[in-house]
Amino acid sequence: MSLLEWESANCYRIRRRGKMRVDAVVYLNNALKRSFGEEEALQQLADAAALPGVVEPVVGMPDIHTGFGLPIGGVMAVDAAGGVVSAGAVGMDINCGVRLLRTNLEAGSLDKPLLRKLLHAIVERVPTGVGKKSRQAALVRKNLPRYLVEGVPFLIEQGFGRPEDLECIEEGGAMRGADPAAVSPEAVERGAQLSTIGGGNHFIELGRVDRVFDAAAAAKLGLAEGQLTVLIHTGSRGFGHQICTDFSALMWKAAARLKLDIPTKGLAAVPISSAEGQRYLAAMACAVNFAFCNRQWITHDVRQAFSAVLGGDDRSYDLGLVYDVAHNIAKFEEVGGKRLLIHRKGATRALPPGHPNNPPLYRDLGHPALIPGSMGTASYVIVAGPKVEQTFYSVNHGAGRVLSRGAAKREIEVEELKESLGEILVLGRNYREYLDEAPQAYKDIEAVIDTFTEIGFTRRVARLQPLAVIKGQGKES
DNA sequence: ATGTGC
Repeated sequence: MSLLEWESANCYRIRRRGKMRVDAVVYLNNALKRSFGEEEALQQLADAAALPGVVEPVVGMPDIHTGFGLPIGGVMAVDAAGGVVSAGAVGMDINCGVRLLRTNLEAGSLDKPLLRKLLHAIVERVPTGVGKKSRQAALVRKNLPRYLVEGVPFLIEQGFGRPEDLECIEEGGAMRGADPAAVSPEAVERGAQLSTIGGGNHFIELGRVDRVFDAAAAAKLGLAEGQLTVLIHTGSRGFGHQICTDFSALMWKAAARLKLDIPTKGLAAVPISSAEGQRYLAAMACAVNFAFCNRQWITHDVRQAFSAVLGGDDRSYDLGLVYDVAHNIAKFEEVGGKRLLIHRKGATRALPPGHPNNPPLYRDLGHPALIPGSMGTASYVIVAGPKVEQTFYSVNHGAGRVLSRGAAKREIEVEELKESLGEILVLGRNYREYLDEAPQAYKDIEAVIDTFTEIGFTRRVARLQPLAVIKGQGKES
């Protein structure tokens, strides 16, 4: 029997029981609710609701699925003064996020051979796949402490981007409080992975704006129907992974020492005010800045790839930044007059119009949230309205898995994957490597987007249809 | 997600 009780349109409640200190809620529209099978993820929300200092409610996004500790598609806000911080509630890929570039090109003006050339030019510059290091590993190692502390402004100073990029990155591309001394030598070693996309669901995608839903908002974002776009999805690579691993173990021990009642290892947590908590936040900020720098470096490589293939210079095709937003991060924010530490794991911040934390350029509109679908389906650009305060200014981060990676590899055939990709160009060695990323392994992005649209939390702005995709190589199984 | 699992 499900823990979910109907609360209001597209909203279900998990009522406080057992060790839960507060209720949890989950947002699902009727289509998603009918086929919902994520009972384990619901239990993870309930577990999170038992942590000290947690603030009502723990929130599940429409793309929720089981993760390590907090489910992916989970939001856990805690009191900034008396609450705990949990590495597992941010996730392994700290500041995994999405960045969207616009171009001044009509997607229809590029034929398939030209798209293929662009993909090759990009992949020549951007290493893909698990464990891959930067092509400029020596430079990365030399400057790593400055990337970690100063973030994208430093990278741009070094020639990897344009000053105006900064206004279109969450946090201006530099989270404060980063301290490299909080980062283990093992993590520093893996820092050489800066400027690479990685594997799994990470990608670089050339797409086409196939539909504009809100002309005024799209115009503000510089998006128009038929336009070629570039979408980049990656995070902090092995660097952030190592930090999560290190601190999750450290927090578990510290919590035992402090006699905190923590429900599961994945939710290992310590008081924000503790030495361990402060150290995690300082290390996490390093990984946040690492990931912002990663997407910035890749942007630079993409710009160079375009001019290498099409001629002209770095600015000939615009390739300006629409926005860059994280979906695995913990941040201090004020909601409803209370200062909170909001853990978002597989959840995208979406600030409403007029919110002071929007960048000036998007103050009146509210910054866009970028929601990728799967490798064969559309992605969305959306903006939030005032009601999104109920989710601590958070929306979903993607379509959400419906099959685990293992199940997808067992159950989906290569031919089915190929068929669902249709005309989309995919650069990679072997389709077998992407079975766990097949569209069939994901929920219907339309139903996921509908969930918040139907109840007025968000508005669709534009839909991006994939044309050509670079995926990080995975493992055949 | 990940130099990929107890």
